[in-house]
Amino acid sequence: MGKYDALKLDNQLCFPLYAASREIIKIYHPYLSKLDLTYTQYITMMVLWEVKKITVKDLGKKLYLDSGTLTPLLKTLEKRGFITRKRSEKDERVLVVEITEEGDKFKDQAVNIPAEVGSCVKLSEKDAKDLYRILYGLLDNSL
Amino acid sequence: MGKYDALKLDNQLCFPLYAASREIIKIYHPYLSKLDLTYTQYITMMVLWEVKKITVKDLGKKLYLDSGTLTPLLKTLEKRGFITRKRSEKDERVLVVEITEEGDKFKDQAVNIPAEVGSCVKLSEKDAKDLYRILYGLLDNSL
DNA sequence: TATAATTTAATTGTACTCAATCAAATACAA
DNA sequence: TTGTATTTGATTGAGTACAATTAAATTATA
Repeated sequence: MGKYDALKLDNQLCFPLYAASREIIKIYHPYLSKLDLTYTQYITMMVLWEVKKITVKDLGKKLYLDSGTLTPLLKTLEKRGFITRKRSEKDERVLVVEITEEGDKFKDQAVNIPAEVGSCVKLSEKDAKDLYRILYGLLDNSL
Repeated sequence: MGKYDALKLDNQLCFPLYAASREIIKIYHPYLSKLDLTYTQYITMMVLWEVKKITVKDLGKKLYLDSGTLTPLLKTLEKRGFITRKRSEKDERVLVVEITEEGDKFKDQAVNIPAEVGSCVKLSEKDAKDLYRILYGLLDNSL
């Protein structure tokens, strides 16, 4: 065990996480670009398809993203007519994002993406489950 | 099982990968900013500390990054005196990156980072091993 | 109540990330 | 050899990411 072995790329756990994350997002690209969505926009829509209405703060908590990323992204989705952005009447600091009828209907365009991408990613049932459990374990430990 | 269940964030495998990757990189931030390195610069240096000399193409293969990311990053490291960039004499298309004496010595500043970050990431020995194996399984399957 | 502290988004600046394109060098084929 | 295809890195443009700062609104405190 050399003094610098811990600095070898092969001994890192974060690096394959970082690389695999980006590589899988690349698999999404052809499917998402047909819908003119980026991956970040896609997961944002995914939250909104489910909850319909959410504050920027709570959206950021769900996606692990801050307003520096979300503000311009949400403005793009707003221009496209998929969402509305309105200040809360109860608390003017809070911005509430809500999906529009059009944004909700757009879900039908995306419904097959998980299956199409899933079929590209070779992973056994067990490994997929373990991976899911380990990653959420990390995230829940308030990484 | 609803028609749109596959589109729920909680049913995605890519999302926790993407989120955990970024969250762990955030743990590196305070340690790396002391050295005035970004995470991407850090893993680049890691490769060079090990191999000393490599082409941009091979570096990109190791890091799963392309020249659009690497070119400006390598120019930054060059300005800092950590590396040199020279065209190969045998093939002028090829750019060879080599670590300098100064860049190599800088390794001593970074040697404790893996241990410091590692102690922040709560993960059992077994989960760490499984995670490593699964992620490299994905990457090797030429994701 | 006045003021201090906190919360929330937005903004700013730096640095990726990558698809797409380009240009130069090299390899290959007719 | 000459034209064609491939390889390689650089460039460009759009879109994140995120730390740090700002500003407005609200809450807590003296």
